[in-house]
Amino acid sequence: MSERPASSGRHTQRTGRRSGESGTREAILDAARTQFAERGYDGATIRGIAADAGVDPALVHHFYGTKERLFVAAVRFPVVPSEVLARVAEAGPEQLGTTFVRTVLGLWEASETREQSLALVRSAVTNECAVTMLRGFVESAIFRAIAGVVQDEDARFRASLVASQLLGLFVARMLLCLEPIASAGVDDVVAAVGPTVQRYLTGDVRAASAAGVRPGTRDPCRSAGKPR
Amino acid sequence: MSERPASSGRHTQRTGRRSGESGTREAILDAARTQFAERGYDGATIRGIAADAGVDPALVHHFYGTKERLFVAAVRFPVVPSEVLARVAEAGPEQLGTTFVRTVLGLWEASETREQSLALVRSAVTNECAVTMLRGFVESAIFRAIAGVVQDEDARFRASLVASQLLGLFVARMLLCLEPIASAGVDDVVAAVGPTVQRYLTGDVRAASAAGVRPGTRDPCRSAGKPR
DNA sequence: CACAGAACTCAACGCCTGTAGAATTCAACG
DNA sequence: CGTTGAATTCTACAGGCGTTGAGTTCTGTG
Repeated sequence: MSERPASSGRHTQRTGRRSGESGTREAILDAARTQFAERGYDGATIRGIAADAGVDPALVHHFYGTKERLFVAAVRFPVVPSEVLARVAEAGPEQLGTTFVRTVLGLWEASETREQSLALVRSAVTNECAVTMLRGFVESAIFRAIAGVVQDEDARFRASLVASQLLGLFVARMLLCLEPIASAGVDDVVAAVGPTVQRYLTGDVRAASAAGVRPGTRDPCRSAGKPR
Repeated sequence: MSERPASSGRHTQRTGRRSGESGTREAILDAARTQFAERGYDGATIRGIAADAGVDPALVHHFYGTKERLFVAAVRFPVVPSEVLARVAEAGPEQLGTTFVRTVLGLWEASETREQSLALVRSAVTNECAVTMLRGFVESAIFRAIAGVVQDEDARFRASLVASQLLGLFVARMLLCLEPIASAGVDDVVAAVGPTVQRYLTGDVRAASAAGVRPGTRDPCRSAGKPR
């Protein structure tokens, strides 16, 4: 019955398998990374990703199953912690902070890790599953990176302080484009923020009155609502 | 023709105006604030907001026109800058940082300002219009708050550094619930972060090699995609 | 009391979403 | 050459979205 719709001429990608290796799988993954980075999990659509990859939406579903699985496949783990750890470790104890900041800024310049980070942060703000991923990543990456150089009893607290400053830097620079820090050169940012991280890692960060950790004085923040 | 559907018994809110003052306008605004705070602009739905307010979706539209206008009405301006300014100004020059942090943490505990801040941040991450609102707010609020005490040529740079640390604190504590900083008491956070803000405001934040501002060494971050 | 307007709901439109099943084309192996 | 299976598209479903217009009930003013 193969009655071709002979009228509609231009490059009608007809149904069926293509010849040769198409690399479609990776094209979809790339498009997904970009879309998730630009719009976040909820904002990105399978149809949009498929269009970017020059492919039918159903193919995305065929390869990756659900949107959630596609997301996980696209962002994976933005950083190899051991790599960061190595660079930080070879710095002198006085250069810990500046080295840390410089390394992280470098990761945000490289396109793949930048897109993965953007996707993770943009999604985590409204998507509970992405929150878990980002939290797990920040905890393990930063905590592991500093574990070699700080064995305080306050190590976890220090790690979360570092995380808060770096997260804020990311949001201000990459998401909000808050001037002038968004356009500042790497050296300027390192000079300004490095000492902060240095102090969080090795300085005095405890209230004078309190020595130990006292958890649970705040009600934990509520979840971001039910999944939609 | 008024043939009532007499069968369906339970509390059928019948059509038409209610008696007395219903306070529906404010109920909608409250529900909107909560929904925007929990799910962000795109995640919140007019239908959901209407349901929370016990009202028909069309009424929301009747009062506020479009979703965008409802958002603007719901978040308005989370903080009166002069109020912050006053509290910061009456602190000694040595307590600038800790006072600042303590004041901001207080704002995040109060339910109304917390919800407005959450709504703004959750929305700004994927919505271009909310980005503009948040950026404008951060710039004007923080810059104005420190304008009285810092007249550096670096004042704007200092302001954006403070903003980055406070934004990061907000994200870590309120959005990601990153432990242990998410559950830490106010005093602990103030002791840890206060000195950072103090240094950003009054300390040395410039690279040794560079004196003036050198803008534009980075490509500005791209927009979050076209509005959908 | 009549009448304009505000508050309020119902039902529906058009659009977009994630997902599913069936059909078609190609590659690889026997 | 025939068969099996992967790659790819088409078509469609069911549901949610923002928004609209018409209809109903109440309030306030003259």
